Amino acid sequence: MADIKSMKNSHFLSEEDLREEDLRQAIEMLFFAYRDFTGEPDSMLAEIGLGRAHHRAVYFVGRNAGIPVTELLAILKITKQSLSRVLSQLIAEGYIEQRTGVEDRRKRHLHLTAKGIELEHQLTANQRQRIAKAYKDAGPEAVRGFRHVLHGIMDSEDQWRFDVDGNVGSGGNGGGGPPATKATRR
Amino acid sequence: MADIKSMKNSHFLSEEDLREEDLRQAIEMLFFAYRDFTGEPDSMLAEIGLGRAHHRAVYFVGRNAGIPVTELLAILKITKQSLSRVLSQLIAEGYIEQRTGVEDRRKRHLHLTAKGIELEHQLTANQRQRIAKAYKDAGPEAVRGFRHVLHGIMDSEDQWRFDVDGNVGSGGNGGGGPPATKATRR
DNA sequence: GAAATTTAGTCAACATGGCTGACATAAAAA
DNA sequence: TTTTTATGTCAGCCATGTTGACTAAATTTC
Repeated sequence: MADIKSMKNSHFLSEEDLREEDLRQAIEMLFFAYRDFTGEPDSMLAEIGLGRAHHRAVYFVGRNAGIPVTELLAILKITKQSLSRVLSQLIAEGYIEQRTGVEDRRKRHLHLTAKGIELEHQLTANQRQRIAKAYKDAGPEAVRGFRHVLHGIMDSEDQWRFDVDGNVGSGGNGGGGPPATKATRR
Repeated sequence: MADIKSMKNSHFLSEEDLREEDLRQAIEMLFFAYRDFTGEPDSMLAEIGLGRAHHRAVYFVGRNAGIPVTELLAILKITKQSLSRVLSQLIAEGYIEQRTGVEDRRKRHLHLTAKGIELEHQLTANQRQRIAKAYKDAGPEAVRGFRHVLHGIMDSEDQWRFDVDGNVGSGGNGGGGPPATKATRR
């Protein structure tokens, strides 16, 4: 191409500009959707003195019973100190319990208590309802598109968690476990 | 090691469970996509001593040149005190300038400076690229589905900002301005 | 068996960005 | 003239991210 990246700020309306408008709308829709998606659970959490970070921990422990701390860290991508603070609270207040690993006794495997399961359910009830409504209104073809695009937006590092080419509901992780990459921590 | 997608409490696989699994996958995909979507701009901002809140302000001022503070508050849904802190910094550091309204001289209309435009462009470059890649990989039909579902996830209060039935790129707000609802503040 | 690595926890200090409450000011609207 | 609106400011609190430094236990490696 002749004009490689130089003409970025030109004024004429072209396919370029159309694309730019599309991309900005995507940015904005993500912002509005995520803002509202997290709003209601955040309010509930505030009432019991917890925050969004607690929600995340409870959610992923619920989805991955027995997950060790290191794996949870890789999902959340926060420091162990940040997670530790949140986990300590959740354990102290009886939402999560730790069980020392049998094979490797350094590992703490995390599990929701009955109280934790109840909290998780209450918190995500709103979110599940919101998604269900959106899915229903948009229809199955749109849902496939939604999943396909979201899959493309996330870092490839976590894409293996979702099966996007097959149909919705195929189990999420048909391909097996995570790739054998070492996480980079400092 | 515990395999991540263990059986949980799945006693019976029915349509109910299939739906539940779909909804949870949506929740998780939103989490991963948004986490990675905001990660790179956050890093850039950290280097110049700003945060995500500054990015949001700069972004929406860029998209709505001359927007008064109250309108920006309605978009961000944060308190004026929180926004004020962020705006003051951005003004002090020359990214944004205020112009007193001519019709209503209480209003401060916000504009990006050249410096602000440059910052906005650098910050969203990553995000636009990320979306562009995902859009291209998924195809136009998937993009329509993506937009349709995201539109359904956000509160109806802000849905008017996007035209989701028409084609992508139709200008975003064909229907006119915001509905005549009074914002509820405390 | 000794040394290195992995997993996890802890303490301290700091920044960002939400929040509330209280109060001030100027201008428009009633 | 009074009230409402738009905006700003100060002060303090909380949740959640960060770094750095250190401890401890268990596993793995040499």
